[in-house]
Amino acid sequence: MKNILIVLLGPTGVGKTDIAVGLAQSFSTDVISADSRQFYREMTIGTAVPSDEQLKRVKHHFIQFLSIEDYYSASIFERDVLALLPSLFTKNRLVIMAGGSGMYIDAVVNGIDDIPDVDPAAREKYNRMYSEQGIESLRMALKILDPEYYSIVDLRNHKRIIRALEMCETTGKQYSSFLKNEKHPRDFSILKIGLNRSRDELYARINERVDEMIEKGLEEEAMRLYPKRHLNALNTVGYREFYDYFDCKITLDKAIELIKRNSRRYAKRQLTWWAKDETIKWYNPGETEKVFSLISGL
RNA sequence: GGGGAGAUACCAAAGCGGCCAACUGGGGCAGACUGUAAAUCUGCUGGCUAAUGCCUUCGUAGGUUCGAAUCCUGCUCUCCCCA
Repeated sequence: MKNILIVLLGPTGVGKTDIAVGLAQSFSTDVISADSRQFYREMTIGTAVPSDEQLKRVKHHFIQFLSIEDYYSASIFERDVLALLPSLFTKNRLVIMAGGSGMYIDAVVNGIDDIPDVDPAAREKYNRMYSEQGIESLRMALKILDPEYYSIVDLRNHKRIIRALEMCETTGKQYSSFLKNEKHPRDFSILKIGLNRSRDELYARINERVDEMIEKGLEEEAMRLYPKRHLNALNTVGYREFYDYFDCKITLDKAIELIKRNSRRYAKRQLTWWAKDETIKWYNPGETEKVFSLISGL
């Protein structure tokens, strides 16, 4: 019988955590978190990590194992998860991976092309070019360094252009030459289960959850991390809005309202990411018995 | 009771005779995205249409005009000031 990685995915706030814990417990297996912000140990309330009680009941991996100062990526995640899985599969042929970071999940499921790590100096160089000279100079540089990628990128998205430029700079090759889009074979099966609910319901849950985070002390958590606000990990819904409040750019009520709105938008972007993936079997969190019986039959 | 201001699409808010299906912002919807991804970026948002286009809109009922969201009159409602 083949080992199976059950991927439980869905937009923020649908209720993945509870179901993942329930599944892991009844099939006595572990949970791998595929949530790019729950990786950081300094962020707890705003990222809605599983509760202490849930963490005690089920062994979780990749929860709060990094510092916000650390560099991490979907590619490293792929490598780390693949390195961990064999030992988990010796204990149980079913392992659950739950989370909402589409790109990280895809890296584990399909693999991601092998591209060298960026030279921080190159990244710095193009970030500076962007802030000092604007996007047009980035475009011109890309047109020269990698005309092929230039013809397919979204030329209005500076992050895309910078990524290509920094890779051209650090490798001396065209960024597009690394993009092979090859699917990496896996020696285990994968079952993707998507969780979703009606938009109204999802949004109402998100709004409520933000209020709960505020009650639990999100403002204080954000305040504690304020000195580090320039770090990428803190360019996150629930934190960045507080920084505008601390900087007196917006009121507290406005910050809370924006956290809710940005969380809703994030949920929508997640759904867009998965929309064309026909391998996902979608369920409403209210029909967990179906998910249980589906997995029992594996 | 008297005087003044205003009613615009889901909300806010421009427009004040033709270039207006109507600026802009919010909200919403849809999408892109191979290493910073809870990031970054894009389109749409009166109805029908693949598109050209057509149809119904700017409180309401009339009027003026070749032509009105824009001007005039009545009515309804809201707000402010005086009594």
